[in-house]
Amino acid sequence: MASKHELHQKGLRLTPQRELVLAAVRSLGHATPEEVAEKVRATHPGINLSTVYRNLETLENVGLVLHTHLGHGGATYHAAEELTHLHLVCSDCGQIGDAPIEAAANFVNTLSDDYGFKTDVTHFAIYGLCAKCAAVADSRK
Amino acid sequence: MASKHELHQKGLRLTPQRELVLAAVRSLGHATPEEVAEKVRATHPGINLSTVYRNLETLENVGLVLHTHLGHGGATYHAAEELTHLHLVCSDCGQIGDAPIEAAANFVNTLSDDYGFKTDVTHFAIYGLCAKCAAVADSRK
DNA sequence: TTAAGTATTGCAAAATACTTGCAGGAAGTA
DNA sequence: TACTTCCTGCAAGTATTTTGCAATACTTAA
Repeated sequence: MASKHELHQKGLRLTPQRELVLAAVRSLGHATPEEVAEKVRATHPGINLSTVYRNLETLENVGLVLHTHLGHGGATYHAAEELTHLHLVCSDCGQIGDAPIEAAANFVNTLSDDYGFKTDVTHFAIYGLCAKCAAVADSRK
Repeated sequence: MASKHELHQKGLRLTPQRELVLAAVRSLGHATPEEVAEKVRATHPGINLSTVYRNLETLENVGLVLHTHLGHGGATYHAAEELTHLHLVCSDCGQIGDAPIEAAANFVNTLSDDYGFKTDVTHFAIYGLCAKCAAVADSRK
């Protein structure tokens, strides 16, 4: 039945909290569990942080969301269908830029051909200096 | 004076704890703060964990050690002179493989040319499936 | 060699980020 | 409607890292 809710299709119960968590992840682009909770609380103030954590994990298990490591400790979550870019994290200003996955295609092929390693380039951030900060650093030399 | 201890050259006091932390990082290759503490305690049982954390930070500030994010939350520390390889972390078995930095040279150049982004490829792990786990995954299809 | 100044250490408590046990309540099923 | 099981909220717990503070050890200079 095509009208079945996507959460039902995955074998999950459809609860307001779960729908809100998924909607929050989709609208935020990328977000920490704390940010997701904040977003959800805008419309459902009582939601518990542990419910957010549990739902993020559940939604990840069924493939609706994914997480990426952008730095420090915490993971950030994305809607699965939106994870189509690399994250360029600036070590100076902290800005998170995007680049298409294709920019890494050769790199991925090299690792596959030479080491048999099948890379998921979106799972970790690409770390370095953004153009702006690199320019500032250059001008100080 | 060429005989000055490397820690003195960096403007740091030479304490047994500090030397031991640096030596531990160098001998371990890559290690979490906890592992460094364990190693140091082999010869200096009383050392405090917070001393390890503070020294890792201090040594990083002066450029003698660096940290890398290999997954989950914790950072792992390397001697600065040893950080000459990529870390290929397997999402299945957790194994940490190495690849020379040169394997990423094209990728780094692409990001630099197209986005002005100056990448430090060693700071985050490269995530994916190692050859062994990829083979197992393939055979299950 | 000693004294003074200050970086560094150990300890305990605190902060952060995330996880877990449990009992009540809600969603799905017949 | 009644039943079963999943999910939620709450509170407590865990793991990891940080911080304040007093005591101690390293350096420099006399």
